[in-house]
Amino acid sequence: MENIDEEYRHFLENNVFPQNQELNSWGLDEAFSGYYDSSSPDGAASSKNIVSERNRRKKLNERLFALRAVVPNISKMDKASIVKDAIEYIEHLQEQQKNIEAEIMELESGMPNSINQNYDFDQELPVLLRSKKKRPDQLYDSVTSTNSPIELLELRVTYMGENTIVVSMTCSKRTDTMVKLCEVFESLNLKIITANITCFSGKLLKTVFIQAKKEDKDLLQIKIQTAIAALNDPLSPMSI
Amino acid sequence: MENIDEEYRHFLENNVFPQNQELNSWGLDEAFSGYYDSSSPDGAASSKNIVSERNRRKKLNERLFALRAVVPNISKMDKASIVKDAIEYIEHLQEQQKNIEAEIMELESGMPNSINQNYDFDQELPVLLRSKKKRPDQLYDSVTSTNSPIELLELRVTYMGENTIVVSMTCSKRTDTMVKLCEVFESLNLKIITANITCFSGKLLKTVFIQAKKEDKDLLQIKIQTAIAALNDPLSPMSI
DNA sequence: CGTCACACGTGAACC
DNA sequence: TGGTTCACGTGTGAC
Repeated sequence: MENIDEEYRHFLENNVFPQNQELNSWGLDEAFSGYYDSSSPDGAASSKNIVSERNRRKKLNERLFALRAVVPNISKMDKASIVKDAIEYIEHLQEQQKNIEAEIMELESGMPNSINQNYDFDQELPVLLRSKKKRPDQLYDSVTSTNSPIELLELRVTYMGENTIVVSMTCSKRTDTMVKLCEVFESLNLKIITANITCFSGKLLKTVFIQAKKEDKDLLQIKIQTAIAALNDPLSPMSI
Repeated sequence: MENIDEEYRHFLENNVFPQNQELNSWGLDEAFSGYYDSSSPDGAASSKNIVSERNRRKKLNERLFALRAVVPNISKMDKASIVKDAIEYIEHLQEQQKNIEAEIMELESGMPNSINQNYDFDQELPVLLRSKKKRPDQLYDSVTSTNSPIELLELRVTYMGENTIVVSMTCSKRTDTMVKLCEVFESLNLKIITANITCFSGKLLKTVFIQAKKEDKDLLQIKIQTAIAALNDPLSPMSI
């Protein structure tokens, strides 16, 4: 009774799951069909449970995959790490939102706090936010001090219709960030319709129009994130 | 909502810890009890793998539980649903943050500008991707650094007053042209105020605002041309 | 009765 | 070379 399962299992492993571990770590497998069991209701009493269970697993993996697509800073591809990064990112967003709201209050309350630009030789921090010195508990955006990694502040990938996907991303302006950003996109071999990089006040905004299909949106985002992460740190950071 | 207790009741029955603490579902057993089958006749068999696997599962469940804790509105207690709600929440936060940031910009610059409200109401997006399995043959291609020189079509360097020099240049769009162009400007160690690259219809237009004095204009232009020429052909000291 | 969601042990694959 | 991570099938309890 077991050898049937063994056969089927090896079939799945060898056919559906030959993937290399980078990019798309766990199987978005699909297209299992045709296998059918019509005998021995007691022995193969599963036969419906196992496919259901398989679907459940696949659904959770898809969701987890999509979760990773939404979180900009990903450290590792582990399931646990993905959830961990998502938690940190949510906390970071919540705190940042509070700060921003406080700042909006402050701005609205009427101080004509004009722009006092003092050009120092050092990195110019953006005029808005991030000047708050909170507790050092949240070390979200103080990533590992390799030479100068790309600090991805935002990444949006949206389908625009007409087989056009727009990638819009914001980074901190650091040395060689522009070069690295261009390298990332050059390495992906995309069909770039038009591209644009703008640098202002310590930030760097890049917009790329890419010819691609709608269903490639999430995969494209993952590719970009993976390329940036790989460029930032070829080794893998810590995990608990 | 009340069936939460019923939901995780069966987790507690297996995973130790008579915790009276509320809201601690999913067997967050901190108690380490490495007991397994003591009567296993097969000797080692797994013995270490199964406890490791158990820890891995526990860790993922903890993280998933923590993820649920930071997402305010959770519909169901399913693992998949938790991840789904987290994704929606993150997207919501991102969009909200973007709007708020735009508002801050608007408030700061003093220019009353219309807010483009973009209400995105995707109630259920299964985020399925790669429904078809394609042959990932040409994936993971190397960068193939094809050595294509920068074809400079135009270069204008003008002094704008206020110690600002504007560089505007046009090139043909080739592979790695963007990267090389960025590299050129990074290598010159200029005080770049703001920069912009736009790519359209086979051409590439770059505009850079540089903080420099009026008398540096010509020297700057020479430097840019020299750098491009040197990058195109490192051997010959190129003509202008 | 079936369905759903879960934890579990296990073999395999990758460092 | 283990240590990790994963998918898989199965048993179980709740609805």
